[in-house]
Amino acid sequence: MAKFDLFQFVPFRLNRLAAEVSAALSDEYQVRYGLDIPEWRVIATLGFRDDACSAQFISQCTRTHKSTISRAVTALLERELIERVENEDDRRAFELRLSAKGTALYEELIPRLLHKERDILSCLTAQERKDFAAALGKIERSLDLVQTRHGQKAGAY
Amino acid sequence: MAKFDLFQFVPFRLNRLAAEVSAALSDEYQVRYGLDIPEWRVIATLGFRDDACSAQFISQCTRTHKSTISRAVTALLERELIERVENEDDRRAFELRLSAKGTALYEELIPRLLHKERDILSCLTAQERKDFAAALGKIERSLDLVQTRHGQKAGAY
DNA sequence: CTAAGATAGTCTCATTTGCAACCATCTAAA
DNA sequence: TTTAGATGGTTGCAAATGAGACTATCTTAG
Repeated sequence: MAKFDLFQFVPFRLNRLAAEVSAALSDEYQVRYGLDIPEWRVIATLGFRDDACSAQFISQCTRTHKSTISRAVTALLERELIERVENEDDRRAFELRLSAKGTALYEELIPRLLHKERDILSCLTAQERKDFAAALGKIERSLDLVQTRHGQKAGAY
Repeated sequence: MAKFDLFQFVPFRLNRLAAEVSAALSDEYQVRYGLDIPEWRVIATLGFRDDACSAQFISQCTRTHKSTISRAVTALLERELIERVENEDDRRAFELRLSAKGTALYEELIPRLLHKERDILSCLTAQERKDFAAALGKIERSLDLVQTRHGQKAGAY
């Protein structure tokens, strides 16, 4: 039988690495700002988009279950980090956007996270980083993992 | 402020990719063999090692909490997929190994998982795969993530 | 030898999260 | 228009998991 080495097995390595990297970042958003991962994802998505978007949209592009997003949205509303207005066209849906307070947090947090990311990737050369990102992109696309506009796939975001 | 793109942010991408890849594999060990992730990790570690090892060791090298491993071990013992014998030198510890039944399952499962892994990575060229694995290795080492023998780090496994 | 601290493993508890039922609203078709 | 099905979002519930207390055992210092 083919010799199997768990520690060479990419799915296992991805899991372990993702967990470790998340833990390394959580100091920034968890300890410092009291955000958990889903909350951070909501903030990040809203901060990145100029226009408001729905919970559904956040759920789809972050690949996070809608109930998890719903809970995160509720918590962020209570902390007044985001705002929610009814959608006139569809009264089931809401438009979400960062509040002034949320925007301030976002702009404070982002540089810290980018710095951490740079730290983590600093063991690679510039070319290696580029290749690594490209490989991630290829795998993502082949798994149909790249979300773009409201639930559709492919295309530049 | 530096423009931030969640979808270019490596920690986020790793999380999402790891989750997706795990889901893709779970059909094999979850649906087909009724193993959850921690159980599969125990099986994989025991199958890979020729000699018996402790729960502690499995916990350390898979980076899985000892209580999680403990539960997985209990479940696998009940299903008689693994065996446990007292360690003569240290009566707190147990030596774990695959049973005949467990070995059979292992040898059936491994080719399926390797096949899945190959599928997932088939979007990369051979060279890209090699570079990708090398980059993973560098990041793992820089995060001090490479476990080797009983709790020690570094060195070839 | 004894006591203090470390370590292996189990167990309880709290948290997190996915699933699925549910409500309200929208869309499409008869 | 009425009705069936789809969709956005919320919530109750159950499964999974990490933290940490706990027991038993081992190790080391005095």
